[in-house]
Amino acid sequence: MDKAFGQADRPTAPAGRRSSSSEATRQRLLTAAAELIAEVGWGRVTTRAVADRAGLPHGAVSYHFRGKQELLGEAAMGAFADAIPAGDFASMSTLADFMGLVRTEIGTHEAIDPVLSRLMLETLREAERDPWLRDRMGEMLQAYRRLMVDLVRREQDRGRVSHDVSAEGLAILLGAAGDGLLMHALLDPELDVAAALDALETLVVRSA
Amino acid sequence: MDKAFGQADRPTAPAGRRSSSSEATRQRLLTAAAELIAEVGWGRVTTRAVADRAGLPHGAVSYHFRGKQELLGEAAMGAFADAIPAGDFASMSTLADFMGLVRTEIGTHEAIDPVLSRLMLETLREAERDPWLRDRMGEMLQAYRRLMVDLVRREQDRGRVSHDVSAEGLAILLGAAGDGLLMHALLDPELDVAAALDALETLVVRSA
Amino acid sequence: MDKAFGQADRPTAPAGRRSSSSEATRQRLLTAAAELIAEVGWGRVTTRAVADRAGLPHGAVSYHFRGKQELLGEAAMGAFADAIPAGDFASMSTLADFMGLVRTEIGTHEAIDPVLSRLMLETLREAERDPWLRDRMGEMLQAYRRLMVDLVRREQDRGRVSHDVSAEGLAILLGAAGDGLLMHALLDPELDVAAALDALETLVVRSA
Amino acid sequence: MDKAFGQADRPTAPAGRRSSSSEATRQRLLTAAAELIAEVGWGRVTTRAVADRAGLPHGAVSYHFRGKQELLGEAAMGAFADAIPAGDFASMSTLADFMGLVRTEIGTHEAIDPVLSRLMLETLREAERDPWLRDRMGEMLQAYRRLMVDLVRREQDRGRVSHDVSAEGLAILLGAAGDGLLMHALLDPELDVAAALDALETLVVRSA
DNA sequence: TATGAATGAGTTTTCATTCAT
DNA sequence: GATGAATGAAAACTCATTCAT
Repeated sequence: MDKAFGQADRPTAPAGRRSSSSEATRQRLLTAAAELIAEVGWGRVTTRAVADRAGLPHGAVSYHFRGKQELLGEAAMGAFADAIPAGDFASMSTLADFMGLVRTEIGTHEAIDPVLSRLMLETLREAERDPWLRDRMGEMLQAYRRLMVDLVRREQDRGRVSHDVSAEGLAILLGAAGDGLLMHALLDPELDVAAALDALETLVVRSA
Repeated sequence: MDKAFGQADRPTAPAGRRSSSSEATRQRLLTAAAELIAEVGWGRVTTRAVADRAGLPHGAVSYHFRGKQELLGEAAMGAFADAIPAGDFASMSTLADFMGLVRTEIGTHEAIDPVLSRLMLETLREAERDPWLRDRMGEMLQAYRRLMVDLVRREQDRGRVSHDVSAEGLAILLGAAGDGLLMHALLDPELDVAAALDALETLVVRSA
Repeated sequence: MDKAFGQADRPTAPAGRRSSSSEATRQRLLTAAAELIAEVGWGRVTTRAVADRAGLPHGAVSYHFRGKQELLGEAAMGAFADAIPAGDFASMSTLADFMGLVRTEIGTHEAIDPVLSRLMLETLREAERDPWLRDRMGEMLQAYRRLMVDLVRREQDRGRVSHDVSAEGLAILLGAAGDGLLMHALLDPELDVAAALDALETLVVRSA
Repeated sequence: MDKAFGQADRPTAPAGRRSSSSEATRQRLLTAAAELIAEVGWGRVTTRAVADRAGLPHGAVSYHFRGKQELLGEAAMGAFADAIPAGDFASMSTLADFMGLVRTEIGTHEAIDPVLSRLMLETLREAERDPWLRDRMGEMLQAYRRLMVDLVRREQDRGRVSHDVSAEGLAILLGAAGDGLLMHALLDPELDVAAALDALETLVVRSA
């Protein structure tokens, strides 16, 4: 099964200059793919469904991408790349921002971005089996963690977070707690995420 | 694929008295299925692969189970049911126990149970799309959370955890952080889980 | 192209005891495949066409064979294995027999066996690119050549063939000339094969 | 595939005056096509592979040729037309020349022309199914045979070949033996072609 | 009770050809 | 003249499920 699966490199298509019309077609496929990963799960996405949703003939998929795994991989990573500068956690500069971000994402995630949360969790799982994806996700998570470390350090310097905890450890914890809450909340919409975040804030942010 | 997917009820097999040899065959299939879910992911498990791993004829699968989804569902839930009384988090009675549990699970998860961590994450994702599984997982997580609430309350009464945080919120947070750390650690074996847990302990457990 | 092509070994299916009904189904597919190779050429045979001709559903092909190349390979080698003991060149004991054999095969090949001649040529060409097939065909041709060497030696001992030619060389020549004539005759039905064989006989068989 | 297959006539492209740059492009495609037929076999050549090897855009193929079959057909026949005057068998004037030619072609075929031998065999097989190709190959083989007949007659007049064999028959035999040896030798590089040719020479050429 | 042969819907991928630019 | 994006038919292969034995 899946011989041609974890083949190390994934050249991500010629990547040379592409005509704008071709590029637009590619984008429609990528967007459709990202949506479908979020909706039905990575393993149940079919190339035909992607083409249908994009309003394109089926052959378009193989014309623009080397195969299904390349399409889905680029779709996921592209969606993350688009989301990050678009604001989301790029704008975090205080821990309160982080809390607010998670609160919003989870509490009303359907309103914000129907795609991104589920896409992230699906991709995290898939990445364990796809080396190319694992590398990309690894880099992304590391970048995110570095951002969190800086944020924690700033808060510690301001005296709002105790120096007793290591910034690195807390950054890892916050990132993991965020994704974990996301995952549990998606499964159980009744889950009192707010209470969990209140608890987290109480513990992390010094009242004084 | 998966026509009989979100079919509400799932009668969980004939359930009548089964001969012990039949029961043994069922068990071998369930064990094989649980292993494969963990290894290749829920969506890539095939009934043939399960039968092969169990060393049984292919027909045995449809003979003992209504279909693939029932087999996998029972396999996953059964594995969890086996694991819980087997010790794991049944024995938690202090927060330190919880910390120790997570530490062990993540730090040396391959040594403890190669199957359970991945199986849990796979099943959490799948459960969002399979009502029967969602209900079961929901119950399980709730039970787990109740256990955690009790644990937190005990620690608060002992004065080892501040009364400033709600026990419910902290329980949710701890559960989510555990799964989140598990997920991140599986993706990046270099991740400094210990630092994150140290941070968590520092924040939660009152030094005095 | 064709990564999974020249993969060295080809275990030719489990090969264990198969039920007689299964074996019959396999045989129908093999026969249909052999016919189609002869008719349309190795490269243009499709698994669907094979199944259709065998009067079986398309899935039968993948159920009974690992893939197209295994099906065609077994079909070809099986057809040769069936033909050899069936008489054809197994009964050769004099050079005149060989001449007669070639004469019959080529002159009226449609009447004798519509499949075998073309199948042989198609398989000879394909074998250059498929290691498993190459090995099998190599063995077969070698066996055939050994048979021819014995035959030539016998004729030399009887004084009907000159000792001036090496038996090995003549055996190779006769085999090659036979296949070459076959190939040319298939392309040009007007070709005077009889004249060529007369010439060969005159040269090889001592008049005295 | 190959709807327009046995369509009788094949107008061989516009044929009008072509610019020299266009002609050069055509030639590059033809050369690439001939190489690929020899390498992967007629049925596995794709138009894209031809364009890639020629270093030309994919559209160039349909621009310069009516379709794949026309491209491959012209490529093959063109390669033969180029090879013949280039020396090969144009220079034969004695039987020894013929022997020498076959010996060289087979013995060291990679060194002489990696393309031509395989291309010839591939085209001989394909020609049975493509009327246009069959006609062309028929003409070519006939011309070749006429040349051989003349050669044999000359040798007979010189007394080096017996008058007991018909020149026509021997010519057909020699041609077929040559192609047959080529085919067997390509499959089995160990084949003792020299011994076969020695035998042939001994039989055909009168020692005295 | 148990097996494994059979089936056919559905998946990914290939590719010659068409056609807009 | 040239190009390469687009298309859809057809290919091989997968696999859960059904069913005869």
